[in-house]
Amino acid sequence: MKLASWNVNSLKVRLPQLLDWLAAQQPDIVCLQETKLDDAAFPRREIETAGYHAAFCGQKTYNGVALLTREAPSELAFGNPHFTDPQKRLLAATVGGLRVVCVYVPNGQAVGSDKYAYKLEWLAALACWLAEELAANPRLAVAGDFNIAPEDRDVHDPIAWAGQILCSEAERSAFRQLLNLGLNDSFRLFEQAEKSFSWWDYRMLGFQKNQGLRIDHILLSEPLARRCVAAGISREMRKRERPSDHAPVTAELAEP
DNA sequence: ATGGTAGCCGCGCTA
Repeated sequence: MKLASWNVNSLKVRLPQLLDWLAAQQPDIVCLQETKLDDAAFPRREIETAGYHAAFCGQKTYNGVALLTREAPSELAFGNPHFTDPQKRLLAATVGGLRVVCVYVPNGQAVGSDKYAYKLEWLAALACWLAEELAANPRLAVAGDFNIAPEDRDVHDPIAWAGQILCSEAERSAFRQLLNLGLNDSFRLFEQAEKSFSWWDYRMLGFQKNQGLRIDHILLSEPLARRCVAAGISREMRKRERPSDHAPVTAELAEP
């Protein structure tokens, strides 16, 4: 079973690339972030024609998440019951014996800003809810754009980024709190190339210079981590014309 | 050099 997550930065713009990539990679479950579409504008027909069920929770211009699945999803949940949030950032469903949570963690803008405080509150509430989800669903996957580079090795220039947004100690601590619930960073279950990133700024030739961060993650509960046989980043998607600023991340699970 | 680019129904904001 192949799991994937991709911040598409506008599903409208990236739909042709998404369909292309679905056909080539045949993932079973795909979490999307930053769809930037309200639900009425979601390209359901195109996704279904490609062979996927679609669950989505969107808004115009900002945010928006979606879950594409080969099998029909059940027990859909929109948002966090412990955190009232007008921003569409969270979507969960049960599919193929897995509980899958798609997250788009707030960016936080700058350390100390109001948006940063919101990010930390959002993450605390996420941990609270995931603890319950994990207790009810031992086979849990949490995938998405976490907007956190967990360690210095996930940052192209750790000195320049020290203490900055996406890398601050409070954010990293919040990420470790998620791991401490009993979740594993699937990417780190395997030997990986140095300087592996999932996001590169559009500006200043960030991708060409590999000035990136690894902020997109697939977290797996213990029973799923034991089944995980591969994890990676589809860097080639960032080389395309008119790319998202994020590359898709993937994790493959062996059948139980 | 506090810049730069991309996407949004925009007349700045968010990332």
